[in-house]
Amino acid sequence: MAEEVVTLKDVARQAGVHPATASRALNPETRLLVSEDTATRVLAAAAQLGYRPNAVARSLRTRRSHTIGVLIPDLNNPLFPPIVRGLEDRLSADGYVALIGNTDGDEQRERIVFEQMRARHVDGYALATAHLQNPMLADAVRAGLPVVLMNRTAEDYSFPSVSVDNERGIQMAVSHLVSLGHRRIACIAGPQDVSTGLNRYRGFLAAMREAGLTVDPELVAFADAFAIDKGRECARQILAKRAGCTAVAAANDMLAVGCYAALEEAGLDCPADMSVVGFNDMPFIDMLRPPLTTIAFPHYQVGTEAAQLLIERINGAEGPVKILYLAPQLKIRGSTAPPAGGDSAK
Amino acid sequence: MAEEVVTLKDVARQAGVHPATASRALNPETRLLVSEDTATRVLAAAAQLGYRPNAVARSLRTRRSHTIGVLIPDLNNPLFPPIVRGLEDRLSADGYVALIGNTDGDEQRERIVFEQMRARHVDGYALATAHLQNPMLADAVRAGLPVVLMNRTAEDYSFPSVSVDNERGIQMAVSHLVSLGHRRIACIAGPQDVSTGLNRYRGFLAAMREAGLTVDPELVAFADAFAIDKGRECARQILAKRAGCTAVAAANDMLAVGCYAALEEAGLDCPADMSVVGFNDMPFIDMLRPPLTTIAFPHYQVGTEAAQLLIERINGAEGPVKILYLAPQLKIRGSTAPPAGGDSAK
DNA sequence: TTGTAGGCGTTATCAC
DNA sequence: GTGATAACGCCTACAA
Repeated sequence: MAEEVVTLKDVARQAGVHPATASRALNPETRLLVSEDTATRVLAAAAQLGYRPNAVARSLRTRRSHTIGVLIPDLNNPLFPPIVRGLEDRLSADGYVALIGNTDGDEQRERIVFEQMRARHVDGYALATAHLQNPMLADAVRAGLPVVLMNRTAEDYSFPSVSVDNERGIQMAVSHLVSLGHRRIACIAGPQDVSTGLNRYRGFLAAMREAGLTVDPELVAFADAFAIDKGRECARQILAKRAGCTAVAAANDMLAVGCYAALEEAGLDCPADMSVVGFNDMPFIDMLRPPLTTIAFPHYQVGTEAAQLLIERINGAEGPVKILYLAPQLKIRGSTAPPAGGDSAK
Repeated sequence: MAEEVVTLKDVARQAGVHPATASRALNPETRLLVSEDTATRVLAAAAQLGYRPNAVARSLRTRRSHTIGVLIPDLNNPLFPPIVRGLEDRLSADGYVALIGNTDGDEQRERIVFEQMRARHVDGYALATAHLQNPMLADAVRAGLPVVLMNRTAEDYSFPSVSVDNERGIQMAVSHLVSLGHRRIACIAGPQDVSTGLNRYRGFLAAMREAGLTVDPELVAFADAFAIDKGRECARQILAKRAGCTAVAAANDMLAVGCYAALEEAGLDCPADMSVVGFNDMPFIDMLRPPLTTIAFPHYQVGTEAAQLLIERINGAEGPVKILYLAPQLKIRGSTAPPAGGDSAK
C-alpha cells in the first residue's frame, strides 16, 4: 500500500556510486566536489527514482531544521495574517518554513509554545508578542538562537526588530484631528507593558503638547488588551465623563472598533458627534461603517523584512543589530470630521 | 555562548542508568516497563538538567514527525484564520504542529508546497484547497498519508471531510429573499471546479425551482475565484442587464463585498435598491456598511473537527470514511430588505 | 526490570 | 574526486 520510500542509498546504488558521493552531488553546496560526469549521473538517478531528501535526517545531522518559530497573539486578529504571509513568503524563498504559535496574550501559553518550538529545534524565532520585559528572550539569547521582533520592540535586550514608528504615527493622527478643529481629544491607550501601547501613548502626549493642547486625565483610558471589548469599556468610561470631548484617538483599530460599539450604545453618531481614529489600517477596516480613519503601515513588508533580518542572523551575520522602522501613513476616511459645534476657539 | 544541549545520555548518566532505561522512563507509553524508583530518579535528573527531548531525532527514529501539512488558499482571507486556529488548537492537544502553506489558488504552487511538506515527512494533510478533480490527492493516498478536507470536498476519491451543507445554506438564503418578496433574484456563482462553488450554485437552482421561480440566465454570473474584484466584475455584468432584478445571492462573502463595490459605483443603495446575501459569515463582515446578511457556520469547529478526523486516521482508525457536515445558519442583517416597489406579484 | 546493539537517512571528516 | 566510516539523538527488539 504505502509507496516504498527512496533513500540516498538507493540513488547511489542506481548511479553506481557511494552514498557519500551521491550526497555531495545532490547538495548544491558541495556539487563542485564531484566530477561533472558523476553529478549528472546521480541527478538523473535521483530524478528517475523520484528521490526526495529526508529533511528530518538532514536536520539531525546538520543541526539545522530550516524551521522558524513564529509567535503571535492571535491569528484571528486581522493584523497578523498579512505579516505572517510576508514572513512565510520570504522564508520559503530560502527553504525555511514557519511554525505558527498563538499565545492569546497568555504568558504561560507563550512559554509552552516557545518550549515546544525549541524541542523541534527551530533555527530562530520571529515574535510579535514581545513584552517590554521578557525573560523568554533572555532564554533564547542564552541558547544562541536568533530572534527578531515584529511590530513590537523590547526594552531589556537589543533585538533586531521591524515595526512602525509609533510616535510619529500617533502624531499624524492627532495633527489630523487638530487640523479639523478638535481641541478636547480623548485617548484610548493600549497596554503599557508592550512597546506599541506605551509608545503610542507617549506619542499622544507629545503630540498634544506640541499642539498646545492639554490632556485631560479624565479623557484617557487604558485598555489592558488590544481587543474590541476592551475598547468598548474604555470608550464607555470616557463617554461617561465626556466633558466636551469631540474626538478619540485609539491606540489601535480593534480599540477603535470597540469605540464604535460604545458610541452606538450611547446613541452617538460618528463622526458627527465624535471623531475616531485608529491605528494599523487592518484589512477590511476601510469597509466599516463609517470607514475608519487610521494610521497605515505595510504589514506584509513587516513580515518580509523580519524574515530577512532573521535569515541574516541565522547565516551568521555579525554586525550591529538592525532596528527597522517603517513609515506610517495617515489614511483619512469617514470616521473623522470637524467637531459639531464648529471651531471651538482654543 | 550557546548553551550546551542536554541529551538523553546526560540524563541517563546523571540518574545512573543506561540511556535505554532513561528513554523508557521518560516516555509515558513505556514508563510502566521500568521500576517506579528508577522512573522517578530519571524524571528528577531530566528536570534538573533541563532535558528537552530532541523531536528531530525522535522523528527520524519513529518515522512520525508529529507535523501536519495544512494547505489553504490564502491566510489573508478572513475565513481561514479561525479554521486554522481550530486545527492548531486541537492538534496541539495531541502534540502535533501545523505547517501552513498558502497556495493562492495556484495549482503549481500547491504542488510545490505539497512536496516540501512531504520532504519534511508530515504525518498527514489538512486541505482547504481541494478541487473536485485533484491528482495530488491520489499521490497522498499512494503514499499512505492521511488526508482530511476542510470546507471543500473532492469528487474523485472519498476523503474524510468537514464542511458546511452548502445546498441547504444557499437554500436558506434564497428562502429569506423570497420571503421578503423578491422574485427576480440574481446569482454570483463561484468557481465551478470546487465543491463550494458548484454545490452552492446547484443549491441556488434548486431553491429557485422550489420557490416556483425561474432563473434568468442573464442574471447569473460566474466568478472564477472567490475574490472581491471578481465579485465586482460579476455584479457589474448583472447590473448591466439588470432586468428588474432586486436581489443578489453571492456564493460567498468576498463576492458579496465585491457586489457592494459595484452597487456603489452604479449609485445604487443596498438594501433599498438591491438586497445582497453572502455565504460564510466571515469575521468582521457584520461590521460592513450595511452589515451583510449571510450564511454562517462554525469556522473554528471546522478546524477542530478536521484535526480530530485526521488524528483518528493517523492513529490507524480503519472504519468507514467520515464525511461531516456542519449546519448552516441564516444571519439576517442590514443588506436585505423587501424590494423597493413593494411586493411584486408573482 | 535493565542493558546491549543496531539503525532511522544524512552529512562531515577522514583516508585513498 | 571518491569511498569508507562515524556520528547526529533517539527508540526498540532482543538478550540478560
